Amino acid sequence: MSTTCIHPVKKQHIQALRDTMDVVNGKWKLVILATLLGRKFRFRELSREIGITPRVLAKELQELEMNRLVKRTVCDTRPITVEYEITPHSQTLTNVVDAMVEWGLLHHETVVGKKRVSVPAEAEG
Amino acid sequence: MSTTCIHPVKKQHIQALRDTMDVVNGKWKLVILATLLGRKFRFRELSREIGITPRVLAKELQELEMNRLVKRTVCDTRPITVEYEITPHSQTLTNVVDAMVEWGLLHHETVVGKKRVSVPAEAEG
DNA sequence: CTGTATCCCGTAAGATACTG
DNA sequence: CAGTATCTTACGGGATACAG
Repeated sequence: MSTTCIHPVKKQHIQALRDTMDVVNGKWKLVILATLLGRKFRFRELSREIGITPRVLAKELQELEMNRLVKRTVCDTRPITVEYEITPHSQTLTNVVDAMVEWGLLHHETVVGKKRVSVPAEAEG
Repeated sequence: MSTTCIHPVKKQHIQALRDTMDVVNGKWKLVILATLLGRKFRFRELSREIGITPRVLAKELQELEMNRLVKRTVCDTRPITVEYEITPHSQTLTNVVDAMVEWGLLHHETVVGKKRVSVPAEAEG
């Protein structure tokens, strides 16, 4: 199998790639979105789930909301709670998330070591 | 169409996602790989192509090489030149790159504005 | 040409405490 | 609980010059 020249990569595609990276930059946005793909979360709950400080989470969520990637809903409870969930538009990102998840698993086998593929099947909702 | 709970997202998947992001972090690695998907490049050539300084490019390429994502070949020319190309393993990243390219184009329409989709079809190899 | 060595800066992001 | 205000630090990454 040849290892070169599979894809016609155009300048325009590179730009689109940059656009995407600009939207999901940093170490948190995709993790947040992937988590919200499972279910909606409240602020504090989300903070604990993924281990991110409130300050950073607030900033990330604001940026995601600006890009229509999360929906923020204030619940009239006491005290007030806020729910965050994905949007129809963010669902179009599932391809990206899926691809990165799959590749992460594959890469683990390929580079990190052929030996440790079996993950202990940790607790899953 | 419901907007929630499409995907079963497991902790293990989130970890895989983080692994991938760890490998392709920063603003350059995916751009480099996407560029190399088109054809092999020499160092300086690649530097100019994507507008990255030598210092940063060298660092990125080294990290990519460590992860078996690029192959470095020293050519016995005068002066010496070095070629960089993708590897079989980096080709498994095409799904990620493709997904991000597609989403970048889609996002452009959805958020940036319904009006400006037509890119002037700039010069393409 | 292929890198490396310095220098420099903005910013992502953590710790912590506080307000509504 | 939801978020903000400070403070601080680490690091990504650019500019430039230099070395092999």
